[in-house]
This record gives sequence, structure tokens and C-alpha cells, in this order.
Amino acid sequence: MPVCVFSEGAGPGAQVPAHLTRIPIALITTSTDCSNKTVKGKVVKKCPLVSLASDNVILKTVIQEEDSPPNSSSQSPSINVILFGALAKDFNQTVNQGDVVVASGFTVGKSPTVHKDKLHPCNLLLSGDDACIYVTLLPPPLLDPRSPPAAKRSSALSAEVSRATKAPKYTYVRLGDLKPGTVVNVYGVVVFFKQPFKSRGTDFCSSLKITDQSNQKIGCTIFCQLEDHPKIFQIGDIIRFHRVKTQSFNNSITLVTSFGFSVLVFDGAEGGSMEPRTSSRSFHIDQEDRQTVEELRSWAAKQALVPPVPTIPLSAVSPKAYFDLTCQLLAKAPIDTTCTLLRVWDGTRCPHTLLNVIVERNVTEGPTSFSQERESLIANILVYDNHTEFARQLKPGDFLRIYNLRAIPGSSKVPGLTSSQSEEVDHLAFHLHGGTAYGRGIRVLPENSPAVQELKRVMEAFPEDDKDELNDSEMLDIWSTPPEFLEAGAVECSTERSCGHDTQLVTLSEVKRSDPGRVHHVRVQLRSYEPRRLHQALKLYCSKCTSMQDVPDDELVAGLFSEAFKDSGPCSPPPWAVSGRVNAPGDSPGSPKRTLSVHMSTQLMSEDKSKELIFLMGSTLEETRRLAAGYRNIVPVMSSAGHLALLDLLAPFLFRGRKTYYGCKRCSEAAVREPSCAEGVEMIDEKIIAQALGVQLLQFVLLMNLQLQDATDTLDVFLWRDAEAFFGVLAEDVAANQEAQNIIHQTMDSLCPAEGSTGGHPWMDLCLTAYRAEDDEEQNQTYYQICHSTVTKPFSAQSNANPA
DNA sequence: GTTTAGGGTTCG
Repeated sequence: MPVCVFSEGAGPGAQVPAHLTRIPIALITTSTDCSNKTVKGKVVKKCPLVSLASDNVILKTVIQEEDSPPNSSSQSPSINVILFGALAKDFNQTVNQGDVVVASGFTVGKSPTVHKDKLHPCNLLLSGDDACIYVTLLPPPLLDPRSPPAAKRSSALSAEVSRATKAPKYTYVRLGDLKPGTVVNVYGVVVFFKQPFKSRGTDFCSSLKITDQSNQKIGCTIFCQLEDHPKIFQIGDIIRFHRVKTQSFNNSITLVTSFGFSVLVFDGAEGGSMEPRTSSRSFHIDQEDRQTVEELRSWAAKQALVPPVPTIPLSAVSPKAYFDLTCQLLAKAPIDTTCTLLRVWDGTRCPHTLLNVIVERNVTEGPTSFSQERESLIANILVYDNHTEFARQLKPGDFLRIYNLRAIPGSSKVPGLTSSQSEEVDHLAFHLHGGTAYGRGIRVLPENSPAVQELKRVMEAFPEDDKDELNDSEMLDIWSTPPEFLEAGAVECSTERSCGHDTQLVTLSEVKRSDPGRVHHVRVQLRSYEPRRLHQALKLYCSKCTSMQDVPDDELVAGLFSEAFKDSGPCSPPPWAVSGRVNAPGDSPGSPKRTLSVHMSTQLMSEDKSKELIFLMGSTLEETRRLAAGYRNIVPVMSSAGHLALLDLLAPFLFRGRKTYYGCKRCSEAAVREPSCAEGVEMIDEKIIAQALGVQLLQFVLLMNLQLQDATDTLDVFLWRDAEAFFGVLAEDVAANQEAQNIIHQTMDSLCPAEGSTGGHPWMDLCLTAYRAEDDEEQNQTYYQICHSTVTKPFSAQSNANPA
């Protein structure tokens, strides 16, 4: 029973078994006795499921303790968890980021990524029949900034029960069949809704109207605490009420919340997410619920209930119109007691001149000024009366939907401070008038909502606003040295070209205007680069299928080793091998020594080259790394169906000192074979071994994206094929040693210092090639790559690094 | 197992 789901509704049943006791993450060590222990935490990271050649799968996740027990530290510790096989598959399907899980039946290993991720020094390994994950499905992030902290909900687990047990059956009444004076459960499609507002009583009140296949439109009034109100984002959303009472009002039936009321809201789009929006600490949805939602979705799609364009981007607003706007808040400022200014953008440019509002700097929350580029995209929204109270809770960066916003053309008086613009100028002002008519109001959208995802995609087209352009002295820096007027050599450059091209210096804007397939010489500064973390720039490249992949995470590789170790049954060595055992390198001198089985080529033994190459079985990743110091070549192997086999090719197939070598899964036909070491070959290297094993060797490469700048433009270029020459280091060395990594860090730091403006960055002489990607005909995009260029003065920062 | 509200544009 690998993954056990807890949710609402059932009687006493499968809880986390009582004989299991929970241990705090902080107290886990490799010597912890894990039997009958559990670890509980919220899933803060869920990596993709990775398939292994051996018909197995592996998945890495990170869980964080939310409510550290009293005897643990006050921080919230996180730990890596590696899942194998069916458990990994189930977890992948069932569990989402944000869910709270309880793990049992795990073993504790040393986390090989502790230095990189700074998480717990151990990891939890879950595989086999004993391993189990209990999960409490949690709703997506709550929308209301005043929603209760997660800790409040985290104790729910013990009160909840497994989906496997029988849940009480809910019956849902069609809206056409409602009778007054009853308490019912209903489903409906939202056709109108209003944001909650404070009632004169103890609760917040919101009203909405829903419909279903019976075509009745039923008004609903909700009274409850703010966070429990239905999280409706737009007309068309689907709502499920439990325990609402029917009332007769004005000759029609209305629904009102009654005791024990609960509500879920689903996206109304056909094929949309089935994850309900709710603050409910426990709820239950089953296959029937999903079917009801899908039926309502497809019915509604044919009814024209949903406005064709639910929200309008700034680029499409028309004067005088009311519209809904999905946007990001950049800054806000109170104007007076009845009015607040919200500065927002949505990544589109409004064709009308927008109202310019001037406010004092010291009352603004968020940046007081933006680059000219960004400023031209910003809409100033004035929100009045009841909405100012809600606006107070908003934070710059929040994603918002503003309902029933009005675009007012012509002159507008702004209370308090006057606009700098002439009242004669034709411009648009955005007002969110007081009151709640037509659902007028503001809602914070969660990051994971489709609307926000789409918004972010549009916004990504704009560079980060680092305000370089704002600062006059910085501008001067850039403009005072326009490269097109420079004599070659007049400016000190940090790089030099080694190509033989006879080409004049050109500006970046000229480069952009040129056709692809050409070579350009430019003099530029480095504005920014990606990735900022070196290990993300390191890739594995297959020269055969030209695919590029990330270097597998240590945690995953360590998992592969421990799986291989577990699976290793009896195994007959190949006829060409001699078998023996070596001591596993242990770190605690007192602990009993484990021995590992090794296989060596008889021929190499006879040539007295026994240390040249060993096939090592049953070692951990860490042990393999340690043993690699004493043997020239180590090939980790496992037992598969009684024979020696290589590990999954996601793991390195070869260890040579501090270097590791990987094979291409697609292009290799790997098997354990004896390297035919031709006579006269002095050294067995990775190529010989790869060839013998049928492994297509992957090559370490560096891949970075650099944003260049000169006085005329900016340009994104790749540094890849000539990256090693550029830095003067081998990617293979970067993967293996700190010194090579330091060279790259120092080079990038000197070309693009963290402090100061781009205008102060050193100039670079570069050779660029412009090309179209072969498989990218549709996009027709031109790419640029730095070639034949080398950094000459990488360490200018070191010159003053010697204080007396 | 109580109360609240019961949609329908705009002062700015």
C-alpha cells in the first residue's frame, strides 16, 4: 500500500497506524532506528518522475516540517526524500506540491547534495513493500491575504481518514427541483458573483447566482468568515455547496449558508484542473464529483454563459467601457482617505495615453520609479471607498483580478494631488468606483492559476526592470563610449578575438538588422547572464544524437546506487573476469567493515594492471567516489538476472579520480564486456572503456546565455561551442574541481560585477555568429553565438585584493 | 443551530 490518501468524509478507518511514532526531521541521523517511525512534512518541491532502464522509476521530493514538535529546533527543517518504483509512480500521480505527507518504512542515507542544497545532511529512501506515504490532500494556496496560517490546518491529519474507507454519500439536488425550507447539497455554474463584504452582523457576506442543466438561475447568499467564502475568479467557475438551506424570497428560491456549510470551486474550463479551490481543511471528491464537474463544464460551454473574453488586457481597453483586468501590482500609494492608487501592468501596452498620477515618494509602497520602458506599460488605477480597505492588504508583486474597472476618457481630477498632465490631453484614467454593483472589487489570484501563468508568460517578454536606463550618470557611462566611434584598441578590452575574419566592428543594432549566416565583430558590455548558478550551466552533450541534458542531481544518482545495491542478488561473473572483495571505505573507524565485490579483467591482472580497471558492485555513490582515489577506473555494476550489468545510464558509468563519465541513454547499447586492451596501449581511458561497454560517451559542455549591450541595443547570445576557449577551462574540469569553477566565477564576476551599473562593466571584443536553428523553421528566429573569443583579463578584481 | 442580505455601474 504505497500511497495512502486521506481526505474528508469517512468514519473511523485507516489513519496513520497507531504503532508508528513521529520523529522530528531535525533529529534524523544515519544511526536513527527507523522501524515504526514516521516523518511528516509539507511537499515543498516535487521533481519529475525519472524512468530507469531497468524498468524502474525514481522520484525526488523535498518535504518541510511545518509544525516542528516542541523538542526540535525553531526553524522549519527540510529533507530530501527519494522514492522508488510503484511508490514513486503513485506519489507522482497523487501528491502535489503543498500537500502534507507522512512517510514510513524508510531508510536513512547520507544526502550527497547537502553542500549544494543546504538541506538536511541525510535523505530518506523509500522503496519496497514496507515503505508508505500517507498524504493529506490540501487545497491550492489560499487567495485571501488574511487566510489562516498553514499551521492552523496542519493538525488535521489525525482527524482524517482514508479514502479507501467508505465515505458518506452526498446527493445533489438539481436547481430546478429545489423545495423551500430544506437543507441540500447542490452543484452549479456561476453566472454572477460579488466579492465578500463586511455585513452588519458577525460575518462577511457575498452573493452569487448559479445555474445548471435545469436552466434555473438561483441566487445564493453566503455568510461566513472571509476565508471560507467561495473562491470564485470568473463567471463560468463551477461551485459545489454542501449544506445550504433553501429559502423563498420574492417568489423565487434562494440558497443561504446553513450550519456546517462547505464549498468547493472548480475551474469552469473544459478539461481544466480538478483541483478544487477551498479553505476547507478536509474535503472529499471522488470520481462521481469529477464527472459532475465535467458534465457541467461541457454543458456550460454550449450555453454562452461565459463571456467570450473574460478579461481584457490593457492593450484592448476601450474608453468608457467597464472591464475585468488581470494584472500584477507593482506599487501602491494612498491618495486620501477615500482613494488609493494602484500601479499595475499586464505586459501589454495600452494604445491610449494613460493618466499620470504624481504621489509623494515616501507614501509609496514598492518602487517609486521605473525604467522608461516599464513606465510606458504601467496603468494607474484609482480605487475608491470600500475598495481602499481591501487595497491596504495588497502587496506589490501580487497578481490581481480587478472586476468592473472603468476606463474613463478625458480629463479627470485626482483627489489630493493633481495630475501633471494637461486636462486637455486625451488620456484614459482607470477607476474602481465605490460599491459592489456588478461584482465590482479586487481579488488576489494564486500563482498557480492559469490566468497568472499566462500573464507571466506575456511578462517574460520584457526584461527585468533594473532601472539602468533611469540613472542619468549611468546612461552617460554607456553613451559616452559609443563603440562605433572608437578606434580599435582605444578602449581596454577584457576579451580578444582569435578568429581570422576581416570584419569591421559593428553595433548590436546593425547585427540585429543583418541576415543570419554571417559573422560579426562587436564591442560590447555584459549586461546580465544566465544561469547564475554554475552547475546549471554545465550540461551533458551527445555528439551522436546532438541532444543536451542536465547533469543528473547527486541525490538521484545516489538513489540509483542504493537501488542497484539492494537488487544485487547472486551473480555469476563473466568468464573473462576474476572476482574478489574489497573493504568498503567507512567513516566511523569502530563500525564493522562491509566488503564489496569486485571483478577484474584476467588479462589486465596478468599484465599487472590490476588497479587499472575494476567493476565494482554494491557500493554507494559516496563509497564509489572514495574508492576512485585508489583505482584508475571504476565501473559500477549490479546484478541483473544473474549477470553483471551496468547501472542505469542516468548514473555515471565510469569514475576516474574526481572525474565521472556519463553515457547517452538513447545512443548506447550498454553491456559489461572486457575492454580489449590492445598491446602497446599505455593507458586505459574513458574512450576505450566506453567503446568496450557499448556506451556512447556524453561530453560535458558549458552553456550560458549572455545579454550583451552597447550604445545601440541589447542582444541575447549563447556561449556554448567556444565556451571552453572563452574561459580557458575544460567543462570536464569544471564538473570535477573547484579551481576550474573558480575561474568561471571570477571571470563572470569581473565581466558583470554584482555592484554598479552596466555602464561600468568592462568592454569585450567579441566575434559573433548569427544563425537559424535547423529545426526551427517556423519560428524563423535568429540565434547568436560567441565564437573565437577569449577572456584576457579575468581577474581585475584581484589587483587590489592585497591590503597591507 | 441566531444575525447578517436580498446583484443591476459612475462624486472622484
